[in-house]
Amino acid sequence: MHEKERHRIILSAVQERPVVTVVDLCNMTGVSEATIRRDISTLHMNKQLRRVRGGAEAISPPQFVGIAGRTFAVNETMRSAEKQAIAKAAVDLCDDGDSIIINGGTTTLQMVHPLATRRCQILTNSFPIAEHLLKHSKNTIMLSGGAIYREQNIILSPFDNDVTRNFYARRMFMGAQGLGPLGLMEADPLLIQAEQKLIGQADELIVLVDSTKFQQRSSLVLCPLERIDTVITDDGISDKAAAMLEAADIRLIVAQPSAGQEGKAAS
Amino acid sequence: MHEKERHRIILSAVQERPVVTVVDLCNMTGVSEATIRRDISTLHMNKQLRRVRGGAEAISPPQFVGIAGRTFAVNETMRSAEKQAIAKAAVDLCDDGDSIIINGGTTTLQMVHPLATRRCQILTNSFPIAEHLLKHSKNTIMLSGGAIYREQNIILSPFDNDVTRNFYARRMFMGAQGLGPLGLMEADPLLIQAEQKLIGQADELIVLVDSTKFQQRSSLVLCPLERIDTVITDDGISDKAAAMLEAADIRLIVAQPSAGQEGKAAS
DNA sequence: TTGGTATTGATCGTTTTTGATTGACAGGTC
DNA sequence: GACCTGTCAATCAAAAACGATCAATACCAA
Repeated sequence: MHEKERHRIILSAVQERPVVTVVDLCNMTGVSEATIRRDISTLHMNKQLRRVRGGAEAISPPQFVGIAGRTFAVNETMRSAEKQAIAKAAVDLCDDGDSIIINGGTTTLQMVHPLATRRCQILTNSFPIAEHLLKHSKNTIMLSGGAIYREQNIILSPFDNDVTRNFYARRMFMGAQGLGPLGLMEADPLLIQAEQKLIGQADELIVLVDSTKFQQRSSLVLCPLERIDTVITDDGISDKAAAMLEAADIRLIVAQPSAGQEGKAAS
Repeated sequence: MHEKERHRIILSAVQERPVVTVVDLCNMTGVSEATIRRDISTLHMNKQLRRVRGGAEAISPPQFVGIAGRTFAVNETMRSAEKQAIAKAAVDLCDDGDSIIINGGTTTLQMVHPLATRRCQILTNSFPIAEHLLKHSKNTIMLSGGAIYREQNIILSPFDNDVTRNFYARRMFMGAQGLGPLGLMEADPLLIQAEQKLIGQADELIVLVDSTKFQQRSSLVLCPLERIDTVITDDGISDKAAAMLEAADIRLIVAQPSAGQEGKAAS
């Protein structure tokens, strides 16, 4: 068995279990303990895993997926003041008793805090959003079924006819990677799938994007501008972007980050 | 059992209950009290939990409200040693890579700790089970879609054709309110609905009931005895109940509450 | 082939971890 | 008060894991 082969086995094994012991790896590969130890040392130097007594563990344990997933957590802090203001403006659109859909994402996640005092019917595909609302609000929570993708923190089913097809809401809230003349852009194909399952289940599609997203471009177009009813963003939005939205007949709400929560509608 | 695995189980257990005793953790992990104490000390140093007399508690208390609803929490402490042993025996039936279904309930919830070190495909309708496994294990989690019922802590959809209809597993694990000649009994009609959606999606139906459940009678029959393949219970089971199971050709597994304490009576 | 190098497996002494034992201490019961 | 139970820290021996070393083997180029 070649060194590369062993390394691949070790890395694979380490991903699948919290820890793999040296003895386990010996049985898997059929080589001696000394060799496995050397391999682990090498991989540890290359930062491909972490060496622990008795074996090895993955470099990034599936730590706390909760309200802050891994890639989730990094995005979380970026422009959080703007995101909070945007999320608050979004919640201000809802009344008690409304049926709404909240697509998973770092911006929409911020909606959970202002939603804590509401009593709405909420359908979401985001595990953290459901978790938080369940614990800290009295809203009725509905969850789409399927596999939980840890990285994206969303729940997605490959099957078409689940609860999401039977739920109809007044409003759907979603974030996006970018927003340009071509429409809503997203980077992750998985998120596209999740979002497309929900779009069309609501009267009004409301997009939450901070103003930097108007410069972003991504490879995948989720839906054209015409599909969007309302955009909520912060006051960093350029005149050009605002004009683009106006041309597409999209209602624009600008949330003020620091001061009062009232957004002002653009003419 | 490796140190990291123990730590994972300890942290997992501590999340779910206000305090976990050293003896409990011994039963879960199968190691000595001294080792558990040393582990708790280490984790205490790392500020991953707080050490208290007799065991350990979570560093952040409010986590508890979510994983266990009100009625949930009361049931939780009752006969917990037996439930833990039963749950452990249930998990012992599973190998890494298996597809299993876990129906929500206080007994099946105990399965999350031994499952913390596994790598299975798990479909559940229980939010707490999904939440816990997501945070403390590397299992692949699939969730049934629908509304989250706070009281019962399960997710239930009124629509028939969701992800649960497309998932097929080797084993399904479920608890029950009672188990008698008529079959499996349940008190809550909602739970009946949830359970009946999942029954039939697995080769083997495994029922987890502590021995007191053989005396219980409830108003609603969930399914007849013939449908059950295996029953896991504790050593308090009566001869009569055991005979009933044997007559129905059901495999009976008796879990010993604690490993080395008093089990070997050598008659 | 030969020589050189890298890799592997085995051995041995050292270090770490574990389980069992002991005694001490606090709290409760009779 | 005596007695019991549960918890804990300290201790020690056994087991597991480790690092270093060295011989055997595989591989490669000349």
